[in-house]
Amino acid sequence: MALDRPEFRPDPALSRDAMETLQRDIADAATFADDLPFDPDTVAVDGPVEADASGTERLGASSDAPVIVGVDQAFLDDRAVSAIVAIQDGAVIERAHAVTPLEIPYIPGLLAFREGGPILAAFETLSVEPDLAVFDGSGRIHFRQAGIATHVGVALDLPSIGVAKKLLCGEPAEPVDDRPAGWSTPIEADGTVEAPDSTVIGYAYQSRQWDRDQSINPLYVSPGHRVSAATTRDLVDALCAGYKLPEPTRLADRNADDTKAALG
DNA sequence: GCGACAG
DNA sequence: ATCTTGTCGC
Repeated sequence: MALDRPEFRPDPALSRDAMETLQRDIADAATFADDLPFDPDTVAVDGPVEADASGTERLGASSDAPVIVGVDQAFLDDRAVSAIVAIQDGAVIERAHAVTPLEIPYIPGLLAFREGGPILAAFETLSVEPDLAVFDGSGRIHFRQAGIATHVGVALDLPSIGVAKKLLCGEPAEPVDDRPAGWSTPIEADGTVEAPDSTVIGYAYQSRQWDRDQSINPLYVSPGHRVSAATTRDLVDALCAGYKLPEPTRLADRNADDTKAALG
């Protein structure tokens, strides 16, 4: 897949100031409103997309339904294993991965400079054209409104959303503990975010919950590029098939783990 | 100075 | 993210 805007590539050699400046440029170039090539209301994943269940996997896009890709990574020593899994109509249509040397350590707020390059390398090996990418991490929920989902989404001019398991910054409008499945509340910009206070930068979304006793933490979802916060939440809701994480993410997660295991 | 901090 | 056994519950 083509890299449409190389000037936005997350170069790990940049100084910290240059990284932060680039993130502000990325946020300016990002669209936090719906501009999708498909109707989000038609997206639905009935049940878990099986690994390699006979008959469910076919190669290549074969309908007008949106192609949605999940992106995730695993790590092995100083190498990143970036994995992408594409689904369409509830079936896997392509898997891709790239093994790349890691240049810099993880720094909160600068994740895209560690993992963005490896992810772009994996995208370059993908033959199908995605309509939406689901990232493991934040999008607009970020100090400079340019989390990894936004950064890669803008660099590829691809609609994207971020799904994080922990909140990086911002403030939930209501307490998030012990909420029922389907519940959500806005994540608003606070003093740690470069946006007007109370700007809705994402949602805490309870994708799954136990009936009693133990409790599951919500997901923190946010727009990456070309999608609004509310639609991001609705898309994640539609993509979760009975598990805490959306199906594209679970598939990419397994692809990354399998690839890592095969490397030894 | 102190605390907080995606993967 | 990663290192890892047992264990609780449907």
